[in-house]
Amino acid sequence: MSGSPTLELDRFLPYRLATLSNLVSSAIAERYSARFGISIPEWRVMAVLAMSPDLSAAQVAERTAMDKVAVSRAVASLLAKNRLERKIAPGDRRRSMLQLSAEGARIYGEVAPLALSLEGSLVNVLDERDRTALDRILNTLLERARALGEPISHKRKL
Amino acid sequence: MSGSPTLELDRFLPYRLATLSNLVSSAIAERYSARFGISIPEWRVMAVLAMSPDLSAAQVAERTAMDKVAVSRAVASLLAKNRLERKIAPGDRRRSMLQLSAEGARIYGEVAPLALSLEGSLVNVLDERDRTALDRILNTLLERARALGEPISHKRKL
DNA sequence: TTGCAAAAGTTACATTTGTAATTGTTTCGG
DNA sequence: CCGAAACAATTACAAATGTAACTTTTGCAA
Repeated sequence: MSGSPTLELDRFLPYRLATLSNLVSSAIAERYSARFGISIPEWRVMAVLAMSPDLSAAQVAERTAMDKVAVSRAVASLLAKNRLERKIAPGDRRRSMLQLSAEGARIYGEVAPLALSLEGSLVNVLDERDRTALDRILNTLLERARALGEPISHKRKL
Repeated sequence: MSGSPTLELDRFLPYRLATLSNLVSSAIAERYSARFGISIPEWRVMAVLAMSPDLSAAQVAERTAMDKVAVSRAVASLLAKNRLERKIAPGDRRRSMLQLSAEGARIYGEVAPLALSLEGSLVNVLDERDRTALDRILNTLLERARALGEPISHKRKL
C-alpha cells in the first residue's frame, strides 16, 4: 500500500463522467437524431428557442453553453430545413431574431416528450433521495468545474 | 400549467452531464495535455497500461471503453514519442503486447498525481456523504445507460 | 463628422473523431 | 493440406468540431 494512490480509470471521476455522458447522448441521438435528422447542437438551439423565442444567436450561445460558431452552424442547418425563422432585430441590423417555425415547433413538440421520457427512464432507477442528491451534486460540481477552468484565464467567455 | 412538461436545458440531465464532462476534461487537459503533449486518448491508454502491462490493443480498447481505431491512433502517437513499447505477442503475430517505456512510465508517474489532485479538488467540495452517494449513483446510471444503449442492438461491441 | 474599436455572425482552415474498407494472420471444416 | 470465415490492427475517407481570420454594422470619442 501507499506510494502514489493508484489511478484506476474505473474510479476516476473525469473518465466516468465522459463515459456516462457519451452513453446517454448516444442513446438519445439514436432515437431522435436518427429519426428526425437532428444533431445535438441543433437540438439544443431548438430547445432554448422553444422556451424563449426571439433570441439572438449570441443569446442562444449563452444559454446553451455552445460557442457562437456552433450556434451559427446549427442555425444555418435549421434554416435550410425550414425549422427556424430569422428576422433582423429592430434597431440593430447585425443582430438576428430567431424563433422556431411552425414546422420546427411541431417537431420540437414531438421530440421533447421523447427526450424527457428517456431521461426519465434513466433517473427512474434512482430513488427519490438519490435523485435530489444527484441534482444538488451536479450543480455543485458544475459550479466548481467552472471555477477550475477559469484560473488560468486564457480563454475568457464573457 | 401542465401540457408537456417543459424541457429546460438547465434541468435536462444529458445536457448537464455533457457540460460537466466537458468542463472537467478541459480543465485537466489544460494542465497535463498542454504541459506534456498528451491527448485524452493517449492518457487513457497510458493509464491502463500503467496498471496492466502487456495488454493487446483490443484489450486496451475494452478497458478504456475507446474504440479500436482511437486506440490504434493513440498507440501510434505514443510509440512515435517513445512513450510506449510494442512487441508481437508470442504465438500470435497479429496481436501486439503493449507496455509503457521507461520514459512513458516516468511521465505517467508525473502526471497521475496531478490528475488525481485535480480530481480531488473537484470532489472535495462535496461532503463525505455526497461523495459516496455520487459514486453509487454514477455506477447505477452507467449500468442503466449501457442497458439503454443496447436494446436497438444496431452496434454491438462485444 | 469621421474614423476606430468592439460586437454579431459567417467563412475558411486545421484537427479531431467516427465509419468503412484494407492488410495480414490465424483458425477450422472439409 | 486448402480455402472460407474470423480476428487484430491499420489505413483511407467522411463528418463533426475547434480556432482564427474576415465582413458588416454599430457606438462613441475626438
